[in-house]
Amino acid sequence: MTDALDSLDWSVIRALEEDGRRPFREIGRALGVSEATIRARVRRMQESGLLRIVAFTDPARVQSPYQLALVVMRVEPSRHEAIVEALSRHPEVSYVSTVMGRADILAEVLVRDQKQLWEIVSRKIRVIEGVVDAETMLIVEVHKLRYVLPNGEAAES
Amino acid sequence: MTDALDSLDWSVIRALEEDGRRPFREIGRALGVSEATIRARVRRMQESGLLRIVAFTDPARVQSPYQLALVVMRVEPSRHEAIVEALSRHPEVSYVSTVMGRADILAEVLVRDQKQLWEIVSRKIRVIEGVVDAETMLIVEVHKLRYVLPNGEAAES
DNA sequence: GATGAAAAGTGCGCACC
DNA sequence: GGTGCGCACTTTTCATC
Repeated sequence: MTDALDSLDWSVIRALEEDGRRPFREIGRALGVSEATIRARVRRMQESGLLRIVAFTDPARVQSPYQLALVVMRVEPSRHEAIVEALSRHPEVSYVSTVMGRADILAEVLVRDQKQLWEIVSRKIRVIEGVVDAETMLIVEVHKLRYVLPNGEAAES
Repeated sequence: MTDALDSLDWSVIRALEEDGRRPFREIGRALGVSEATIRARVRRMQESGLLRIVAFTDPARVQSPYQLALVVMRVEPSRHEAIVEALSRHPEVSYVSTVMGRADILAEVLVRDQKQLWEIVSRKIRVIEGVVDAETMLIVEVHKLRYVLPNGEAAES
């Protein structure tokens, strides 16, 4: 399913990385192809899940106060998948990944305050069956965050 | 500069979280206001840096092979800011945050393969002056990733 | 700030290559 | 896959409230 991207695809991606609402016609003009071609490329990439065009907000400006935390977890291997699913179901959990190293699973939690953080971590996460250990780090400030890939120019905040 | 967002702003954000290219006119119709109002709201939020509408790609589909890793770092307090800056300058470093807990700084690295990962971690990160300890976890799979806030419905992948 | 109206520009489907 | 065309719709500007 990983169709190879040609240079036109990459050019389109880079254009939309800068401005997700840039008109297809304008992109086509800049790249010397028709608008229908741009539209078809974008649709194909979107349908394959490769490309997404969405709005997102800056937590620091939108929600105040707010609290981000990373929960570093050790789990029983046999319960790994079930725990991933349980974590993912929580709306307060904004990120879940499987890792190798000191931990087995990483989970990021986004909540209003430390009281809610405690409730989520202690009453929702640590009680999941198979969770051996869960260590929390408070995220004080996010300095760099890139939403795109090294191949293209990065959109950072 | 953190202008309070009213319910109309939130409705607009939620609409654009689902589809960043949804016509303002359509959003206006759905919310019972004029299209010009929607555009004015979006422009204001974009100019303040609160809202961004961009395309992003799924690393797993776009770059193969690729390797993500989280580097959990202890640093000398007096060198904290300098280290954050040094990390942020590297294009392979996709995320940098200051945390409280077991670690002082978290850094995510996005590279092609494990050889490049080793080069970045050992030759670029661990050698930065003031880095006391750096522990690497290989990110095997990202199960959940939300780019937006708890207030609205989440856009997940 | 919000609105409606006119002009310019865009998205979309389609027939064709 | 790519393209050009036609039409409906959207964006943009601006005068108005």
